[in-house]
Amino acid sequence: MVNSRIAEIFEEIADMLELDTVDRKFEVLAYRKAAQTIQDLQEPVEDIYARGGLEALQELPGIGKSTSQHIEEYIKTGRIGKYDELKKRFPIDFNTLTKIPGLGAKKAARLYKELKVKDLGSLKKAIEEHRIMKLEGFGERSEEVILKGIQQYESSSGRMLLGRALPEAERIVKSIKGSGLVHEAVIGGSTRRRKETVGDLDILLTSGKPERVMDFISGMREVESVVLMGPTKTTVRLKIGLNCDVRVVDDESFGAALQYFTGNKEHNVKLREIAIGKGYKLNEYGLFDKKGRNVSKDGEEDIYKKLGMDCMPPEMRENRGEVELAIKHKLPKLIELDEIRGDLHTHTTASDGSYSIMEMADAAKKLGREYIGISDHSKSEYVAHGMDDRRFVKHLAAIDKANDSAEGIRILKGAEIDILKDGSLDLSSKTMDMMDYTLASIHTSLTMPKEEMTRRIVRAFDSGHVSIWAHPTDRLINAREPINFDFDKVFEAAERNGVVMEIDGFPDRLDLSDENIFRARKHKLKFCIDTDSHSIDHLSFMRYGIGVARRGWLEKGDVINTMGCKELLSFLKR
DNA sequence: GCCGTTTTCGGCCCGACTGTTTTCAGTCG
Repeated sequence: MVNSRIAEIFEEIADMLELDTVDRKFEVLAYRKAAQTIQDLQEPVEDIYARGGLEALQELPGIGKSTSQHIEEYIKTGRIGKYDELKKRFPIDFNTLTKIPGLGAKKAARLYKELKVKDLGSLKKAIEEHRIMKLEGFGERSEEVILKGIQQYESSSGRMLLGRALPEAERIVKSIKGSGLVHEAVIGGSTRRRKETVGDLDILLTSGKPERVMDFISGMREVESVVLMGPTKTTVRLKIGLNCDVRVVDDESFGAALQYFTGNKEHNVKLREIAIGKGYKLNEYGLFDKKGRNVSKDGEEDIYKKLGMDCMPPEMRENRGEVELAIKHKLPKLIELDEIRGDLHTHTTASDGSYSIMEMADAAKKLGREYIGISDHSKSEYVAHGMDDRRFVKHLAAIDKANDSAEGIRILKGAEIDILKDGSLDLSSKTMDMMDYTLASIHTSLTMPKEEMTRRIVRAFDSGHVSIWAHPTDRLINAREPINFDFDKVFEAAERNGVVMEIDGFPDRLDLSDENIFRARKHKLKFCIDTDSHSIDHLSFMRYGIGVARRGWLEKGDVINTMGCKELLSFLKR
């Protein structure tokens, strides 16, 4: 994608500016911020440029006159002159080299100047031949560190799914608490913000015996090796292939530290600027007045309060306008897990699930759900044993029968129906009319061109038979790109036909994503948070769906499965 | 290079750990 390439180029420009003899650190900072903005964008920059030209680009945070012109140049010519110029002086693969822990732009440049190291291959060779340790300022240890960094770089596959990282973080916290050496132990960072993927784990502790705590941690069975260890900060490499940063602070710094370690970075920078404006200094140890007194020792909420705003949930802290709302005391009241009353996307042995209708219903009841919708696949999903109309009629009768004997939970009749290539649905109207609701989703021909895909989806919605659009973009995190369609046209069609947007809580999907929820919210659309369970164990994925929904600022009223069963059924009948 | 509740000029968040050194630069989050 063009966005990633432009972000890479901006990062490299920043790396190369850092090598200038004059101090250009703020320019460097500006390029890094611009890179981050472009990288995080859900929409291709070409589309933004096509829509509103340079002006539209400059509305993006951190994108100004120069960077917008660079983007324009790249879109028009595929090159950026400034980058090419700099690159002539430093023909170094910064993108790879600076990803190696312990190696930054300056060291990379020295290795190039003195040893002609310009990429991963030549770096490895220089280490093998022990040429690096002979350089001034480098030593034997430097070589070891870089070598270890290379191994880590090559073995890590990037960011880990929240669905894998969160349970690991919870296990670690539990075991640290069990040591009896700490007062508090909590998860911070992007895990606490419920970001869909996690780059490392952050764990915050308070303790009177920091050294002993650090010792305990380095010896935990989840830990593979110790990356660095100090009295207040330790980083360990976990066996699951993730780094874990552990920080220890005093009890009275806990609130400030939790605020700081939750982030994100931009949110924190904004807070610190506000603190300065009010004559304070904010760091991870507290909020300090001019005389250096910590004026906020009552937890995280108190920091926000002292800065003149309400405290927002961690999921909102992304500098997407939440600080401005908090100052105006207009934060939304985000949806909570315990407000969810049912799950409408589950599979059974009738198609590709592992448990029977009754087993799924019982498991859902144990989680406190009041209803569960069974939504097995339609016939086009051969590999998932999808059902044709005849089998579906029998299956629906089986759900009725299960419902008669079920106690304390209502079982609803649904289906996950394929939206075929031409936009028609994979079951007859007659069969669909026998159901309480339908999910429609795309499983084939995922790479259709945008126009065609848009027509396909709009046609399906206009059939009037779609209650919920399941895992709308079909992306698989770290594995499959989303399908390409015109969001506005599709959301308009959904609005017209009362189609509900699913937030699929399956950890690989988390679809719609938080960014796309923001886009959908501009239309009058409702959402449904589901688990896409194929097993009773998957039913607890609801918390990941809730995390995404909260990151998209959704409230209870936006989400249909917060309704009681009766209300929901009449909503779905419209 | 970007940006604006004090600003269109003059600021720009703050601190920990490491290696190789004698006081700090580089890197990281």
